[in-house]
Amino acid sequence: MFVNVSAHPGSKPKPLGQLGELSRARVIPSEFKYNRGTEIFGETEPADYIYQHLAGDIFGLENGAAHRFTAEAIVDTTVRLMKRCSLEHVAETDALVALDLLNMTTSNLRHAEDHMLLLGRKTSLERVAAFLREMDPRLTAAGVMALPMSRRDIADYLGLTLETVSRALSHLHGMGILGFLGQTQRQIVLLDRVRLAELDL
Amino acid sequence: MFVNVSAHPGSKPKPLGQLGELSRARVIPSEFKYNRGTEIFGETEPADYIYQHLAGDIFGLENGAAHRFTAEAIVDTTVRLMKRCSLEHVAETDALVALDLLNMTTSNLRHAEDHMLLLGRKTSLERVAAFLREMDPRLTAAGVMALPMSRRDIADYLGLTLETVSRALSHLHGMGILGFLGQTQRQIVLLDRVRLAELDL
DNA sequence: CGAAGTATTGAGACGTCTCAAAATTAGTGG
DNA sequence: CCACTAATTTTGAGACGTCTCAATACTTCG
Repeated sequence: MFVNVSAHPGSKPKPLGQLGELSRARVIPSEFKYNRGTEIFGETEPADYIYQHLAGDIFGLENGAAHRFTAEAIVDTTVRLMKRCSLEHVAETDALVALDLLNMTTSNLRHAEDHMLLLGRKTSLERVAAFLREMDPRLTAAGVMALPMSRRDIADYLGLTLETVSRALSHLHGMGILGFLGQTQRQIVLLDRVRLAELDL
Repeated sequence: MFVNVSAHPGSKPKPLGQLGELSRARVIPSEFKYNRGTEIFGETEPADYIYQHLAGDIFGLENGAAHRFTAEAIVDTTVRLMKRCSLEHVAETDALVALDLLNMTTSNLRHAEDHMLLLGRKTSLERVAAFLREMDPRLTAAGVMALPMSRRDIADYLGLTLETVSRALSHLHGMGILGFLGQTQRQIVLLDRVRLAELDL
């Protein structure tokens, strides 16, 4: 999350993964900061590095030589990046590193499968509800959640238009499931987690 | 492909992968035949095995203990199945086996990412065109393609209804891109591959 | 405060879904 | 091989949901 991986401008962020102990690999993992809105890598660029969030999930790992999507930082974020060839070299000898990569990739696949279900069969309201539930870990103790993405980014992620996302949020507000801080809808207050959960069955 | 992996009845098949040399693993890979319509594994069942098509791609590999989808044989098919725990044991020591699993999983992820794009942004005509192009390897020398799945299965895969799939095929027929053998639309003749390709940009 | 970007809201167009009927195909037993 | 039935597919008409286009409101940042 917080990195937008898309075919063209703006699309689907990546899942959260478990903390991978890639540290076993003796590959110098450089930390790198990206500001909101900057491109981490571009479509068709050589896929020489793989990237890891602080949260632990990886992205940018390809079978082929080139990236197939563009990755853009949604918010200011720090990623670790490792040279792909060196990591592959380590993985060839250290099975635990390879297994670690496998687990993280399986986790990514799992998220993708869930997301396909969402894109194939859910209504706009259900999609937005599912999105908010995915954002749940970002909820502060006060019950306030600052949405990290613009309506457009959310819409791309959910396969909707930004207007439809906006309408869905307004609708959830009207249903008493959501509140807003101030008059804007950037800071969201979760009022009824139970009914929200019911929306994405 | 030819195995339907779904959350409930009927949904998305799996991608084609490269031939994985899992044979390195000294795990007895039993072959098993499934008839059209039979269930290979069920949702929430323990994920004790992983499965491999003759084509080479794997499915049923989970991080958790249970399967999250149902897999059903679309056509009569033979799969190799390996005990997960033994394979994991081998992968822990043999980095090349682990890398092989990683490559196949990355390939699955790649297909899933492409499919998300399709589900998120494409029209019914584009989806059906993309589906036919995915089926292209099944084309016989005579230019005839026997669709392996019912309209319902195609529809579930593409996030559409069976009626919409049927209409799209009729439409492609009307456009002169597709022909039919006999009066039915089970055996398809690809008349204009170029224009079909243009439809899924 | 003004300007640019972002979000909300409305109205109508468009595409897909739903429901229903008819046509075609597949399967079964005589 | 035929007749019959069940299953699948096609086609139609209308309902429904999302998109498109456009105007307004709000926020952010200079």
